[in-house]
Amino acid sequence: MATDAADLTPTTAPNAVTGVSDRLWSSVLAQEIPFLLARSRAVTSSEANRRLAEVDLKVRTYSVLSLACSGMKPSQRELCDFLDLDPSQVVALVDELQNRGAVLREADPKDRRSRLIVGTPAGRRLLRRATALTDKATQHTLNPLDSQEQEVLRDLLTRVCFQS
Amino acid sequence: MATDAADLTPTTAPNAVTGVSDRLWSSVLAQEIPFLLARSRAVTSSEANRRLAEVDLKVRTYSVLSLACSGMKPSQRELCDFLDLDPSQVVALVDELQNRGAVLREADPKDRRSRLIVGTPAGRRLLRRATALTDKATQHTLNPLDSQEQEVLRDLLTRVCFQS
DNA sequence: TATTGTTATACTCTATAACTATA
DNA sequence: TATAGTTATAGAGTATAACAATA
Repeated sequence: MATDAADLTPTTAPNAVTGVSDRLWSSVLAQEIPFLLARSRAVTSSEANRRLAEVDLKVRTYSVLSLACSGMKPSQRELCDFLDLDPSQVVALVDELQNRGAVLREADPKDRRSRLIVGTPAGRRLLRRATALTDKATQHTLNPLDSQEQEVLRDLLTRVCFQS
Repeated sequence: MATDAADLTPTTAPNAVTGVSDRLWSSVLAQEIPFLLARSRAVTSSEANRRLAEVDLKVRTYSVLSLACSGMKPSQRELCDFLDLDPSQVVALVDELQNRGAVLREADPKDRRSRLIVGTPAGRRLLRRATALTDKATQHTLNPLDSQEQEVLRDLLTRVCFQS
């Protein structure tokens, strides 16, 4: 399935579904939930990436920034586990945000190996701008669903993600 | 967000959520639908890839094979549009399946530029085995939802994907 | 002039292994 | 002996451009 790569998908046709190949939506593949999840994810993340370009962020850096500014002081290891990323990737993402002055690596008083990632005031300002952009992206891609349906979707997905 | 890469995630902890970083599930990021979509997609596609390895397929090749065997005779261009892939990627995927004798490129009587992708008998046999595997994967990852909830999820995702 | 499929190339993302400093 | 973070490197995935054949 497609990924973040399709950042340049035009807003007017975010899923590139319009046109000659609509007929394939009647295939059995199109009824399979894993396929629909992959497609929905591609649509939402490419739209979000497209908008986040305005503040020079992507969904991955946005996610790290959001957690850094949450007040929860996650360690890099926690970011790895929660975002399902390799340690080396988290190093790169945190480096990038730190170079921009958006986050800091704090010492962990309980474990000198560990680094706690926290947002700076500038990072929180950046996050506010970014959140406004991702909100708009979400509003756009989830437009077919009313707010109650969005709540249902959120609940169902949370339970799929957060299983034992 | 994470991707197919985590194919080796153990079955007993498909989302790697268990453990020390559960606390981050109370963050605002974890409430955002785009994040949940990305996470759900990572869980389902890595589980599917893990199982499809038994027949030496991945979700991408499985998708092409499924459409090829649908009887709908999609052109490569249609596969590009529908799967949101670059033409060059579809060439590679079809090449791989053709080398395995699973699909054929047929001439399009209406357009000599176009190649129609159709499954061979061997391809249909392969698809049957693959579908049994992906069904098991889906059953596993969607286990938290009952069948009615799965129907609701399918409907909501379809509407997100299939907007204007 | 535009489109389908193809090839070649570069770039991004991801996985793996090795290393350090701590535990 | 195991873990957190780091670095380096290779691989997979993806985007871009150019081309031939056809429309």
